[in-house]
Amino acid sequence: MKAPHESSMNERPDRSTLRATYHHGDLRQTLVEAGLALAREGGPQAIVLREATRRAGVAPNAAYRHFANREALFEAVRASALGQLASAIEQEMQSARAIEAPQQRSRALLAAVGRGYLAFAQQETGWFRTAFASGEHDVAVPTDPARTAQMGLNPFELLSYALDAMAQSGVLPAERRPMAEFLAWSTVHGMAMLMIDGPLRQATPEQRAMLGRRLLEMVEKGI
Amino acid sequence: MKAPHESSMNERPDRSTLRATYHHGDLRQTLVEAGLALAREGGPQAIVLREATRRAGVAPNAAYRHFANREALFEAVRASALGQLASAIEQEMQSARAIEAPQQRSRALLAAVGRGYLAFAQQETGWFRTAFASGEHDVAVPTDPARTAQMGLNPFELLSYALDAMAQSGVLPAERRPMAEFLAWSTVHGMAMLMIDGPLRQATPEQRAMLGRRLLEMVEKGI
DNA sequence: TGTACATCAGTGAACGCGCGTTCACTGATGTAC
DNA sequence: TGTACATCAGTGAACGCGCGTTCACTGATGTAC
Repeated sequence: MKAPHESSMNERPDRSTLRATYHHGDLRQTLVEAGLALAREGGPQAIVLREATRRAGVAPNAAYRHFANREALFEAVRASALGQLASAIEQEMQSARAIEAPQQRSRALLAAVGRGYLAFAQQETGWFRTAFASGEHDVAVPTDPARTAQMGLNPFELLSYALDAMAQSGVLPAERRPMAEFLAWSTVHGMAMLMIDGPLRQATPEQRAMLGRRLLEMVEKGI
Repeated sequence: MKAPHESSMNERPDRSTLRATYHHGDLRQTLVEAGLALAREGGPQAIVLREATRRAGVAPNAAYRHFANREALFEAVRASALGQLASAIEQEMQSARAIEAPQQRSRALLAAVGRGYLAFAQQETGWFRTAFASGEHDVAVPTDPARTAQMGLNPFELLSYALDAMAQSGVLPAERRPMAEFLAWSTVHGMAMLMIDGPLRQATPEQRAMLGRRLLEMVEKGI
């Protein structure tokens, strides 16, 4: 009656019965997904190669057919977590995109980026932490050569997009446009951190919502 | 020719010769200082109980006379790292304290808090990370019952002090004073994170300085 | 269409590592009388 | 002032743990002829 994992719900995946073929099919992707699940629960620290292979129902060393080492798996998971954040933001931006008046529209876009960012940090803390875990690689910035075309925009690019719209509509003076993403990003990233790790952990949802609004107000006014 | 630590400069502390007495004297404090040194180089992850005892020239289990477990040592080190940050900020505030004109003075105080915070994050990254490591305990907030009188103000209290001065001098409208620390803190904390972990790692010192100034400008204007 | 064979993607067993922690101990210290 | 003894603060050895990673292997797949 010993549980192979921490969750007694999951039975140990029996290789011979659970998997039809000796070859897995798409182990690489499966491992990334397992890592993503681990990160979701436990953040970057929880991305453990052996555990990922366990969840994939595969021997530990099988991972080395697809990743050079633990770090490579980690980076793949991180990129994926960052993609999740981007999706969350994009979804939040949908309604703002429909607005006709350019000034109002661009302001709404920026606010949507901020809201999406803060909501994601609170709802998907593990992924959020993973996306920004300090490691070898940087968080995706303007033109990351590796991706560009294949996937959607990264969070940074979405923010840039909103700020460009503000500059074009005249809400943001042209001379203030350069580097503005770093000001806006700092603000919202800092509040996210205070909410998940800092003193704002104890704040009520109402307080958080209020602070989020005031913060975005401040950015709009002061950027 | 095997080095007992990673640094070949440090010889293994020989207990019988290096220490005069069998009893250490102040092992608790020594362990905290060793932990602080580890954290300074490697951040929270580097606070390893066994390594701290090694540096103190003491058996690993000796630590258990002074700390319940690794976590307790960790928290002591963290509190100390937070104290380092507070000192750095306080020092930065010194010159502002001398200013006569209340409005100018209060603005200078807030700016000093921000500058001190950002400078510390960049110069003492390991300690900064340690101070804000996610763990059981929260970063020191308004009235932490454990301390109050014994030590100086914590970073949060220093920020509050500056904002109070701004409110009293009329620079900050009274209705905007409540919760203002969280807006200011978010901003500066976020930029610190972007500088040490995020895309601003590659920024030049000049760019960083400029961004810091613009950020503080934004806070002053928009808070 | 059938077969030989290279390549691919897994397995099974084992490794060394350093960690936190526990146990039974002993030398040093300080206090009561 | 001297001594007995409880208490304190260390020692030494060992533990189990789970990790990442390496090795020699084997079953499955796909391609050339």
